[in-house]
Amino acid sequence: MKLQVDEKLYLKDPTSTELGETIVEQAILMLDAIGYEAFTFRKLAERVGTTEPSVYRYFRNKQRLLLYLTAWYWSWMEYRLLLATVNLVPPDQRLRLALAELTRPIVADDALPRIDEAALYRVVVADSSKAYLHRNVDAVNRDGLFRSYKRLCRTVADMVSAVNPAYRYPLALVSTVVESSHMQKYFAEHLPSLTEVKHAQADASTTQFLTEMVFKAIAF
Amino acid sequence: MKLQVDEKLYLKDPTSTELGETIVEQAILMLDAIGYEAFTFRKLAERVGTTEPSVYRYFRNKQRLLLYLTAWYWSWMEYRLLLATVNLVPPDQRLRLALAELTRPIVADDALPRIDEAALYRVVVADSSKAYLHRNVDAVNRDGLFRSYKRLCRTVADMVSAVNPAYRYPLALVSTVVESSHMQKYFAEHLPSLTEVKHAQADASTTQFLTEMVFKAIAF
DNA sequence: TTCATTGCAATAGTAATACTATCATCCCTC
DNA sequence: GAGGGATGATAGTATTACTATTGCAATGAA
Repeated sequence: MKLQVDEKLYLKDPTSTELGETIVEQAILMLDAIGYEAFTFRKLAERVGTTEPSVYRYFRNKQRLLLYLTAWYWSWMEYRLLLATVNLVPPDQRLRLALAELTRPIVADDALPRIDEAALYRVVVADSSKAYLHRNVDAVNRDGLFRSYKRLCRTVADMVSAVNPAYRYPLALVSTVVESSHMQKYFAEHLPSLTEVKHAQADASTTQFLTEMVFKAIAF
Repeated sequence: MKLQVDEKLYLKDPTSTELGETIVEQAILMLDAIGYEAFTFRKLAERVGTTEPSVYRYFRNKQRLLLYLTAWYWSWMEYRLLLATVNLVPPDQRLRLALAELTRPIVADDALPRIDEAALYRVVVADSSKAYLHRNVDAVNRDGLFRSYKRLCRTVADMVSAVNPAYRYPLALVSTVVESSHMQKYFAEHLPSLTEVKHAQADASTTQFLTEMVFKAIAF
């Protein structure tokens, strides 16, 4: 299995060479280990056993690398989400399943052996917002680099509209849910006085909190 | 009027000297103008007409300066929120007003002539999450530097509980609303396909979307 | 009047970061 | 065995995020 990501996310397709695959694989582990701020291409190169310029040959800079990883993540999420809800007709059940998938995302995928999905998920939770909370959002957006995120939100928003076509804020609700699911898990771990979600059962209670919120919000 | 902020947020109280006040005043304008990533103490010093070491005498680093500004903002918000809801007995009306205050925050305060509140608000929207989405969250939290944010959330969560004591996620709901209100405005401006909120009327429709969401979520 | 304190400026310097340029080498393919 | 893509090696630049030290001027107390 191979996921499509926009060509503009990289200078040279990392899936086209062994070194490229290793760079992505190790970048995930390293971002998870030390965080986006401390992460540098020099350290990554050292870890991979290559040189800084070689890493730069694949990615223009670390923001682009982060964008690549998050775009990949959202594409993978949408794929899983569609897989989970295909063949399911009742709109409310489809939505319920989609929300469960969205808010309970740490599952390893054996079809993708080089990607540590759990680590990538933690990176997405902690750092994905840094990809757009940046002065160059508009330029990055013009290049279409948020397309997979938008597509995912639209897919789920359409499920919301299928349940209640009269609801006026499907996209706002979905983007709120996606970001909140990250936030609640982050808060549960680091700032527990900001949420009732408990670190130990963060996944289950986040899903419950947000599913309940969505269905009440769009109830007739 | 003067707002209290935790002493650990600064090395030397910026309100104690003219230079300190100017540093804070100009830091807000500069962060608003060029963003957190491009912002440096050297540039700030240049703008203020002082030197880098002089800025460092007030703030340990730029994260601490950001923390100082956001803590100040949350304290100011809580003050306004309490002012707006005092003398108001019906719990649901109190909550409604509090949400309106939380999600429609760009109002200048003449009692604070050196602070450009609108600029500070834009900084909070774009950058406040960077103060906690950082590897040192736990250390920063141990120092109590998120206290004003937590206090604000608790205050509003208590209003939620006053309306419906049985609701299980008041804190999670409030933190979701606070962060979402920023996000929706940011998306409305930069990633409009992620929300129905329109840039032109971002404040009004964000308030409407979130108020409706909260009241439905906590309805009996 | 003196003396100490504070408030601030000035200068200098370090380690790290975020890149870029150039050139050699290796391996595969035609 | 020539050419080309992939990588490695080396080197270098501008900027950032700090820190150290020194000195001077204004203020206020003894």
